[in-house]
Amino acid sequence: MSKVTLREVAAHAGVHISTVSRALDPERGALVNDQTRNRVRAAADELGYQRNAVASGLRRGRTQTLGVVVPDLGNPFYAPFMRGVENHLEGRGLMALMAETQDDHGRLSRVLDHLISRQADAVIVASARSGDERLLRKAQEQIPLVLAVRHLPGAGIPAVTHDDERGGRLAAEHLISHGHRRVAQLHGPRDVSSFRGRGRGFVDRMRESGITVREPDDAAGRPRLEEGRRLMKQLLAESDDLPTALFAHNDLMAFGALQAMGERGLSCPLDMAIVGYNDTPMTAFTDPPITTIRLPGYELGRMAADTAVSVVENGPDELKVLSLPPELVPRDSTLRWTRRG
Amino acid sequence: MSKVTLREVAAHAGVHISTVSRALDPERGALVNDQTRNRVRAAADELGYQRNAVASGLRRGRTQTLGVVVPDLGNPFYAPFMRGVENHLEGRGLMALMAETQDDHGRLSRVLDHLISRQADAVIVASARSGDERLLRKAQEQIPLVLAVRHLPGAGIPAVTHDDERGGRLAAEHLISHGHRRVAQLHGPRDVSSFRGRGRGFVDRMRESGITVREPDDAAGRPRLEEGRRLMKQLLAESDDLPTALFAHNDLMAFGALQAMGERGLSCPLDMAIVGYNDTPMTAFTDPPITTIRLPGYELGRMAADTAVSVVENGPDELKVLSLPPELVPRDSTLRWTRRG
DNA sequence: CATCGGACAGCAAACGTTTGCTTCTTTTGC
DNA sequence: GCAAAAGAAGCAAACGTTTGCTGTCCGATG
Repeated sequence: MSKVTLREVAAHAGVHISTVSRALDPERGALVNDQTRNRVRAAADELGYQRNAVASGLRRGRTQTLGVVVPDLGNPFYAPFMRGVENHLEGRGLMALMAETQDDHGRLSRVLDHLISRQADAVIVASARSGDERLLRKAQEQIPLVLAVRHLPGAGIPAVTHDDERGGRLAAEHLISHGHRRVAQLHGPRDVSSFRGRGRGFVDRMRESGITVREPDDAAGRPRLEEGRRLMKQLLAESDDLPTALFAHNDLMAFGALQAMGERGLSCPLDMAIVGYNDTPMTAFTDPPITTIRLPGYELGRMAADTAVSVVENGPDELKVLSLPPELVPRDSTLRWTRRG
Repeated sequence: MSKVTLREVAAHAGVHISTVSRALDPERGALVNDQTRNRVRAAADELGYQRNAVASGLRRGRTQTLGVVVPDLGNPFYAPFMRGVENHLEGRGLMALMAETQDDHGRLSRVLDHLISRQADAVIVASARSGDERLLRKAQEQIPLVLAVRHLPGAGIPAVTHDDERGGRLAAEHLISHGHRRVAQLHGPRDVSSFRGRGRGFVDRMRESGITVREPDDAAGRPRLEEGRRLMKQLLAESDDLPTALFAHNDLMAFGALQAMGERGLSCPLDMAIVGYNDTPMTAFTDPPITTIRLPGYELGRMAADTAVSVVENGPDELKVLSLPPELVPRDSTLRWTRRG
């Protein structure tokens, strides 16, 4: 735990500490003579000097740290997202302070306080829900924010998102073109823009074909496997005249729905086709593999990080809002269905 | 972005900044008169003061930040692990700086440098592989380390792990008791203690029953789904006299194996039973559900965080090494198998 | 009544960098 | 050959907290 600071390096190289500071900073290395710079660098290497980023952050007002807030680390969708963020930061000497909110308002609030107090240079919030507007706007006065994945329209915060409405329409079109006329959806919590978008797109497209979408209650709390199972059971309980296809607002709920069908002795896709959302890796390996809408997590992470970095460097942009397109990935959970009766 | 510092609060409350510092610190709040303390707190609230953790960290030499290094954010096992860490830190005002190594030595090295430079109070390393010893020992001179999940025996670093050897034996016993006599295993990379332990336990127990374990090559690189599929294909290619049961060193590889069987038109468990490792949530929902060894991720995370905190507070303990027990979770991938021919 | 000690709050020096300014030396241009 | 400019390195003041020490006031004690 020996502390090697600029002082030690300076003494060892026989120069002033400010010279060391400059010599070791690639940006301002030019300010010092080549010869001395080499001498200083050699001394630093020899002593094993490592810059104290805390002191540097205090003085510079930049910590080279980005906060990343996600709703659920257990949701496999966020792994590529975070990897996208990290990979983008990697080469720039930045690092991510990650936190999970578990979709809890209080937790979000505490997490933001932490990040502000730790002087993160910016925060990527991938866990915004409606109801968070006030909190986020207040946070934004202290620290630059970038929304990712989920949008919060009208909050005046730059965002890197995805066209959920279009995704919902894609799902609807796919089902319609395969001959489905009785459909249902498992709706994620409505305080999340993504789910609202998916629901809206799906219902609208269905309505255009004169089809009414049936819905059990919305997911209460977090839209995970267990919740999908519960909702699907509820849907199956109203058993007369079951729909022939189901749109689940994420893959986790689709898995749950699949399980509920299994428990009832129903077969997917013969009794009911299923479309999920996110293209979680696992969807390719369930029985049957699940048709899903691909949400480009890695790219979203990368672009969110890029936006955040640019906001830090160039100040708040003209409220940039990016939106990546969805893509349908057809698999057996819809392809093997054929109309009966 | 207004800066409210101790100075502003002090001016507003009409006291000296050191008094404010004390009044706002729960630990030393007693040093200031109740009345003034309330006045100061009111002033702080009114101005929306938030302590600058960077300045505090510099002065105190404690950043209230813990580094957490995992190999793969995409491996669902690490979600509960990280949640365990976070939940333990939550109430203590600590926060996790997370990073992913993707099982790359260079990346680990860079990540550690970052964490040291950022003056993390300690680092939890869940991504240790043999070959990392030197690197980790050197890092340990600068920052307290705690190994988690994977052990590095002899490196002299406290660790919170799990009895992988016992887990391997459990898998073996389960298969033996169900009548299997021809078995194989998909071995994870041998530079990871966990996989070596699992392999050893499995092989030893099998040998005790006079059974030889067949193995295709080890997983090259990261033991993920794709790799499991590749190895399983290789195993199936030597098609004469197939084993009746397979032990995959993690669930991801088990999924891949399952897929490879499907592609060959083989059925699990009828043609081959499978045991995985980790009890990843998904194992309950594949077809068939996969028998697996439960590795208590959440608890490991919690205890690793606890150990790290105690190392920070009380100095390096007498090299604590904890090991949690594994547990077999039986599911259809082995239960529905029956001996044929 | 003098003194002691406790309670409270202010003072100022750190923590390790960065950076505007100053100073000194060397080079350049005329 | 001299003034001006450029080049290089040192000086010292920040950044916002924390904390050992000092000083002041007051009530209690002998």
